[in-house]
Formats: sequence, C-alpha cells, structure tokens
Amino acid sequence: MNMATDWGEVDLMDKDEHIEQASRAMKAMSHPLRLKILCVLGDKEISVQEIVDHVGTSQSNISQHLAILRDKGVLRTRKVANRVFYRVGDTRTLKLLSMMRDVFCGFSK
Amino acid sequence: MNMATDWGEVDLMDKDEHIEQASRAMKAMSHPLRLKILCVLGDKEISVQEIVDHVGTSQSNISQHLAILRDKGVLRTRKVANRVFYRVGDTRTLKLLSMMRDVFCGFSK
DNA sequence: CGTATAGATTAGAAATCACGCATATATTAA
DNA sequence: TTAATATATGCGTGATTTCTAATCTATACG
Repeated sequence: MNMATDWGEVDLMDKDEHIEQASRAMKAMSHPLRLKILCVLGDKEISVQEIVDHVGTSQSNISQHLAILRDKGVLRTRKVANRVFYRVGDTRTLKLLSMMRDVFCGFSK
Repeated sequence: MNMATDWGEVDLMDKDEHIEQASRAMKAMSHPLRLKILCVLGDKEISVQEIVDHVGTSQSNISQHLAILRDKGVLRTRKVANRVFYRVGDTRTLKLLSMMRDVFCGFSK
C-alpha cells in the first residue's frame, strides 16, 4: 500500500554519468514502435520478419528502429544464415521493461 | 539472483493505448536535465530556484523543462506567494523513478 | 509609487528525429 | 549464374526538440 521507497539516498543517481546513461537508454525505449518491439521481444529471440509481422510497419522502418536499439546497446543480434535474430541484450533492460509493465498496466494509479 | 520476471504475459502491454501512454511518460523523463530534475526532487517539494541551483542551467531552460514535465502530468505545482514548488505528481512515477535508480545504479549488470 | 526577485513565456536558430523510398548486401534456391 | 528472400543503409524532407536571449507577469519590499 505504501511505496517502501527509500528516497533518502536518491543521490545514487546524481552522478552525471549515470544520469546520461539512464536517459540514453530510456530515450531509446521511449518510442511507441520501439517499445512495442521490446514488448514483442520480451525475453525471447525473434527474427526481423517476425517483428515486422507483429508490430506492423515497413521492414525498413523496423530495421531503422532496431538499429537504434542495437546501437544504444538495448538489443543484441545473432545472425543465422539468412536471418538476424534480435533479443534484449542485458538484464537491466529486461528488468526495467517488466517494471514498466507493472507500472503502466497495474491497478496502482 | 534471478529476475523473477514473468515474461509469459508480456502482452499486458500489448494494447496500443498502454504502449502510447508508457512511451509518452518515458519520453518525458528521458532527457538528462529532466531526469536530473526528477532525481533532485525525489519525493520532496522544491522551488524552482533550488532546482536551478542544484541542476545548473539557465532559469529559463529549467522552467521549460519543468513545463514539459508538468504538462505531461509528471509534476505538480503549488504556488506560495512569490515561489512555485514542484513535486512528483503521482505514485507511479515515483515508483518508476525508484526502480530506475535500482536498475541503473545497482550492481546487477 | 518604483524596484527587485521568482517564474513563465515567446521567438528563432540549430540540432535531432521519424519515415518513405530507393538501393545495397548477403544468403539461399533453382 | 540467375532469381528470390531477408535485412541493412543512404538520402531527402518535414516534424519535433532544445537551447539562448529577450520579454512579460506576479509578488514583495521600501
């Protein structure tokens, strides 16, 4: 019922380096298509085509958004012959995503 | 040690409405200065001047970022005579912030 | 009243972003 | 080799963001 949030040590994120990193990662995720891509991915590993099918826009557009997520270190790829499979690259992002799911889809308000 | 993340129901965030809302909120926070403002605020209520002093850029610039956060519903204000005090407006955001703190400043990796 | 102080607003230039379209590369199949 | 499929990349353009500088409003204080 309460937040159990220890705001006494907020300054853990006061180092500009951390702030920069956090905002870069968040910014990379803060786009409807990219967020949708991340939701479609979850903790699975999915090919570009599948992503295109699920998310629904042009292949080029998806590819560009994937590139952004890849370049910012949010996603990692594995190439298998013809195809490229994407997955969420690190545990932190996965955790953040699951938390956002709770926050935005829970009953809290 | 593990993530305890139930990715079996990722689709909780598959409704485009939720996606849009989440990405709007994240976008509002995904700027170094705005993130810094939020960190400075924590769960406290602080005047613009104090924020300017802590964050370090022009008053105008801060004011504009505060306006963005206010308009997106992230921050709320209370005017006392000469001054305006800002605070994080809702529990969800506070929760998300504290989580981000954990994610980006924890040892997880 | 004048003036100082706290904030907000506006305008405009520069940077960044998003998307469509065409094209390029790589791999597979025939 | 040629054709087809999967993915990436470059480019142009319109939209959005961000920052600075100037201006404006409201309150406080002599």
